[in-house]
Amino acid sequence: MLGASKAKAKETTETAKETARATYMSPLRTAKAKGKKNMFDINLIRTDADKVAKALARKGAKADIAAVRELDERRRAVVTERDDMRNRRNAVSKEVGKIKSQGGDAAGPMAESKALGDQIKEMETEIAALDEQLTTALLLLPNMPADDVPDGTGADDNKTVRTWGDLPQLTGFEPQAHWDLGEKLGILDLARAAKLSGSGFSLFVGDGSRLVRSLINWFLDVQTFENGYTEVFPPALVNAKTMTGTGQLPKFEEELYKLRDDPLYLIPTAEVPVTNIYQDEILDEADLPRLLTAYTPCFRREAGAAGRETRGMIRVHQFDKVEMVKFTTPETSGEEHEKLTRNAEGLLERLGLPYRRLLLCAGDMSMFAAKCYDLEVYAAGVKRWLEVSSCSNFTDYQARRANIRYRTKDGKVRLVHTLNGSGLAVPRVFIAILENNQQADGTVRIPEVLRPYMGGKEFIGKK
RNA sequence: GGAGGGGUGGCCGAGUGGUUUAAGGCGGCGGUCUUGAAAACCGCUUUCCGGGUAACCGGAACGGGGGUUCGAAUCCUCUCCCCUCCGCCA
Repeated sequence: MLGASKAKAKETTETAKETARATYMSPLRTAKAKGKKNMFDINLIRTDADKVAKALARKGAKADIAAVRELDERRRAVVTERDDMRNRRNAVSKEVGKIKSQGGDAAGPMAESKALGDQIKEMETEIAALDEQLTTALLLLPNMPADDVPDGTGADDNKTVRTWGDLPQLTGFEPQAHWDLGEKLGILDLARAAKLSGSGFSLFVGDGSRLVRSLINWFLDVQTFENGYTEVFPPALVNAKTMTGTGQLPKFEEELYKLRDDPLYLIPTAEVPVTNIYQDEILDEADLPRLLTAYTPCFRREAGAAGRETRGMIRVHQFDKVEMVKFTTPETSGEEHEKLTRNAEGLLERLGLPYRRLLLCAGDMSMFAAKCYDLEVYAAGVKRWLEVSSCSNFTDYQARRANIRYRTKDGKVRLVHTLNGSGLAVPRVFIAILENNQQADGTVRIPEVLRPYMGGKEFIGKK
């Protein structure tokens, strides 16, 4: 009796453990995902092609929606016919089995089944070709801009929706650019970086290196301890499927560094591996919103920007960044987008860096975003506004491509919304700190929040 | 890098060519019983594509691709991932 109940109790405990683990692990279960056209919402094209065409036109995309519709209709017709034939073949094959098990002659139905099989194979070849065309067409369609995104074709049409801080008053001396300051202080060695790798790379030295590390650590500490994000540390090399999930492939391959001997790419941002963590999975609504943050190095060929901003560290091929990523329900993504943007702004405010928030116009947004705010910080040496964060709501665009869904409380399966934003990109923040906090004697005042990370130092360059 | 073993539903686990429309168990949901609960018993339990206002109907999926066959979870082939051992290595 005692033994039995003990055994039972143990069993219950084991079961409870299993259940607990299953619940904890549930976001990591992989759903079956194959052969689907999860690129652009084909249903929207079927039901409201005009709306789609107008929205995409706002983004300046040349998209032949009519051609997509035609492909889709042909595909559906062939699929229906193929399924009917499979249905018949299944019945005939079953008949063959029945006849044979009774020792009869099944030559007739076998021949019919064979003929059906040949026709099915033909149709499948056609379907595969149609699928490929449709997939390619859909993968190249951009996301639709949200309704509150202004019209426009370029940076001039973006709207400044917020500014914070006063531009630094550097009186009595001519403010230097970071490349001069950094070199004189011995914390930035761009010449040797060029020797190692070419132009567009950086070499931080001493307090410069420590400042980079401090920024990364402080960003992560704020995101995790104060803003509720869970820190992850993902791979910097990912495969083509992952790059396709967030949208970098197939359209922007020339922007990516690709390995020669393995089918892998260097990530241009942590957004890629972090968003794809839940690729092909179904999350629970109770786990949303899911907030992740990650530090990674970022690698960009900047092929389209060759020759631009070649001086200094404004545009480089490799840089460090802390990224925020959110997975939300469709109902909350708008509100989470505002919060995420505020998370990034909070960092700039505490660093004392003046910034402005731009609402990007439809034509200036990235291909995948539905709505995007850029945060630009003012740098007194180069006398320019530098983009340090881009906070985007991708609605269900990436979720569809990466097949990231969630189960609602009443059991329905829907696509999540994904969002992300830098929090923050290191080099341009580094630039702004150097240029804005420079003193007449060439030293640089370290923002108070970073001092605990800088060994308590108040200035870079003071003995 | 070499050798071997393995990948089946939310989980565990049967299944080596045709009543598998994937056994059985666990978990979960609903119900019966009960003052309530537990137990017991009964039922349900995935995702995708196509059709339909819907109920529902048809098709697909046993890591992935290709093949053999009238018919494939099952046979062949390539590939990915996991485990064990050996080698190498931060």
